[in-house]
Amino acid sequence: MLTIGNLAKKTGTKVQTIRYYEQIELMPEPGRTEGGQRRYGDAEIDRLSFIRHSRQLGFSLDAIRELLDLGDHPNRPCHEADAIARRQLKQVERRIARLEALRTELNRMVHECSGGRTADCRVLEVLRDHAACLTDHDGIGA
Amino acid sequence: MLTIGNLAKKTGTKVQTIRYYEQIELMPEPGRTEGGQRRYGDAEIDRLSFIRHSRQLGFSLDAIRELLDLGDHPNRPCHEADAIARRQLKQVERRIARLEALRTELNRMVHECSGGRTADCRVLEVLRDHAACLTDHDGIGA
DNA sequence: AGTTGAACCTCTAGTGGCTAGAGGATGTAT
DNA sequence: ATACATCCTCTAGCCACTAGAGGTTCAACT
Repeated sequence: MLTIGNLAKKTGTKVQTIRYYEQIELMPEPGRTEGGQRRYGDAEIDRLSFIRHSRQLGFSLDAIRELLDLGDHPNRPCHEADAIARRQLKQVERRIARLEALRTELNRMVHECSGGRTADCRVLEVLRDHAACLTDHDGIGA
Repeated sequence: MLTIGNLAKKTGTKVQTIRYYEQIELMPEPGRTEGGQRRYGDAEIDRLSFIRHSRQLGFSLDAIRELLDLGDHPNRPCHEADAIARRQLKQVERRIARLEALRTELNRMVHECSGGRTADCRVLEVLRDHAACLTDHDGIGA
């Protein structure tokens, strides 16, 4: 039986985050000691590891909820899990493409910086320059 | 003189976002009509464009505040602006590296999915499998 | 058995960067 | 004069945590 702190260490999670997951019902309410402290078993380690690993792969908590639910029904067809993963992959690919465009622009900016006064600064100039603007208006999240 | 709605259209910003920028003092308080509606001039278009463009390049609002401040002092040396841009470039590069690792894992996951029952699903298996876990605990933001 | 002190508890509020909606006032075109 | 799109303020919500106040419990050591 693990304390919340030890569960946190084992899974690379913060203690508060575990309590937060309990609050939003992503983790179940664990058993408690007489004094009211949480105690965890192996099932909880597995579940939390699954959650953390999924988070590291960029899945949203909602997607993880779905995936956990699928895992609880071993006889259902798995194309839903596959679809969730494919959606995630698409999102990651879009983010990469976006960031690569940013990298190109930022690279140009810093390489053209003359090191003079701010009045002549390429960095500020590029930022100011409307014409050099990326043409879409999706923001950085996309 | 532009209404807030027209400024929004011109710069690809939402109306609420402009008011939010005013609230956090990133945009100055504009003039008002008799009736209390905001009216904007060219200086505001430029400033907001600068902000939006910087956001698209992934700069935080705090970084943008610094950049705007630098732009207001044309005789100062520009290495600060350069440093901010370089920091941003580093961050973008780190994010790209991270996302590329995710892409690899997700790709493996979806390509190994057999299309059978969830009990045999590679997607869920990989997520469950502790050993296959990315070894660092930085989360997706890093 | 008593004492220390780290780790636990609940609760509230804050982060970034917006976004949404209620409920009402204004501006402009007809 | 009237319609109605747009504007106003204010509050609350989103995601996924994170931080801190103020108090309690547990385990180890004397």
